[in-house]
Amino acid sequence: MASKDRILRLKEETRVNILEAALQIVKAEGWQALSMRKIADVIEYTAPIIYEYFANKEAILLELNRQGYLKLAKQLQEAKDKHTSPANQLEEMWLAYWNFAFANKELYQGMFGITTSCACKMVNELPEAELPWDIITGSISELMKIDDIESDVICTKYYTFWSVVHGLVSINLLDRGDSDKINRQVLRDAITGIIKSITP
Amino acid sequence: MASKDRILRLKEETRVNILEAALQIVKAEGWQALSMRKIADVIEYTAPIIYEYFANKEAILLELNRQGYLKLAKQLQEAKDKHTSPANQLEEMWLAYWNFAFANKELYQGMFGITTSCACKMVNELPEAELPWDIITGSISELMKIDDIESDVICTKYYTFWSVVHGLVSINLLDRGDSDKINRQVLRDAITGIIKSITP
DNA sequence: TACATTTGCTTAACACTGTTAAATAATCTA
DNA sequence: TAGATTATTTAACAGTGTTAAGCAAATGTA
Repeated sequence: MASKDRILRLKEETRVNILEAALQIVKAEGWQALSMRKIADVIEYTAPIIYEYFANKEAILLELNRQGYLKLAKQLQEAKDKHTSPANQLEEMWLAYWNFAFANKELYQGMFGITTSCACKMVNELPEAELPWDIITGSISELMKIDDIESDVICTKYYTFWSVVHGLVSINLLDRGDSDKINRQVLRDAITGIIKSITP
Repeated sequence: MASKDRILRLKEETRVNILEAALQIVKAEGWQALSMRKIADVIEYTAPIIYEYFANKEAILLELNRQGYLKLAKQLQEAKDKHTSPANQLEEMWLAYWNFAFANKELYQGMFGITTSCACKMVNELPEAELPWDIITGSISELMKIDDIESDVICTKYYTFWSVVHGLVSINLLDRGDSDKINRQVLRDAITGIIKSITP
C-alpha cells in the first residue's frame, strides 16, 4: 500500500534527477553537448530508462523550457509586487527579466533560441562580421559629430539601434506570420525615435 | 599548362556547389537537418570528398555565415548610398537590415544564432510561455488605461519593450564580457524612454 | 609504348548520436 | 517457494561527423 507511494516518490525523484542532470550538463558543456547517454551516466542508469520518464530528448528540452518560463514568471511577479504604480512595475519587471537572463543563461538560450554554436567563434574567426558595424557607425558618428568611431558613446548608440532591430527581427523570425505591417511600423517608430534622440 | 587552370576552375566550382547545396538543404529542412552525407548526395559525390574542400562541417557553416555578412554589408552600403544625410542613411540602413533578415531568414539565423529547434513548437506546446506576457501586459494596460489586454496597441507596446530587452540580452549573451555596466545603462534608458512614451 | 606516380574518388571503419526491442535481473504476489 | 510483474540492461538499427585504406583512372617519365 504505502510502498506504492514510496515507489511513486522514487520515480518522481529520478524524473527530477534527469532534468537536473540535463541542466547540469548543459551548464557545463552547452546545449549541443547534451546527450541521452550523458544524462544516463550522471544519474547512474543506462540510456533507455530515460524513455520511461520522457517520450524523447525533445520532451526533456521542452520541460526544461517550461520550468524556465515558470521561474521567469515568478521573478516577474515578485518584481511587479514591489510597486503599485504601473510605470515603476514595468521598469522593475524588465530589470528582473534582464537579471533572469544572465542568472540563467543556458535556460534563457533554450527558451528564446540563441545558439552559441558558431556565433561565439565568429567574432574571432570572421572579420567580415564587423563590416555592418563599420558601415553603420560611420553614419552615427557623422550624425553625432564625433570623429572617433570606436568611442563609447557611438558604441552604445550602435548597440541600442541593433538591439531594437535585432530584437524585433528575432521575435518575428520565431513566430512568423504576425502581421508584418504592424511590426514594420514599430520598427520605423523605434528607429526614428533613436535617430531623433541622438540628433544634436 | 592550361589544363591546370581548367582543373582549378572545376575544383572551385564544386566548392561553390558544396556551399550552394548546403544552403539549399538548410532552406528546405532547416539547420539541424544539414549533414555531410546529404550535401554529398546533392552534389553527387560521397561524403569524404567534402573534406578536400572544407576542414569540417563547422568550416562550411562559417563560410556560409561569412557570405551572409558580405551580402548584408553590401545591402547596407547600397542603402547608405541612397542618401547623404546621416539621419536618412541610418533609417534606410536599418530598414535594409530588416529586409535582409527576412529575405535571408536561414542565413540570418545562422549569423546571429536563432534556433528554431524547439522555439517554434513552444508557442503551441508550452502554455507557460505566455505567463510573462500576461504579467507584463497587465501593467502596460493599466498605465495606458486600456482595459482590453489583447488590444493591438498593448500588443505592439509589449513587443517594443521585449524587442529592446531581448535584443540587448541576446547580444550580450553572445559576446559576453563587454562591460555590463554600460549595457545596463542602455537598458535602463531604453525602458524609461518607452515608459515615458506610453504614459498619458 | 611500358612503367611509375600522382590524383580523384569510394568503401570501410570508428566513435558517437537518438531510439527501440529483446533479454535478463529483481521484486512482488499468491 | 513458484509464478507473474516490474525494473534495468544489453544489443541492435539507422543516423551523425570524420579518418584511413584501397582502388581505378589519369598523368608524367623512360
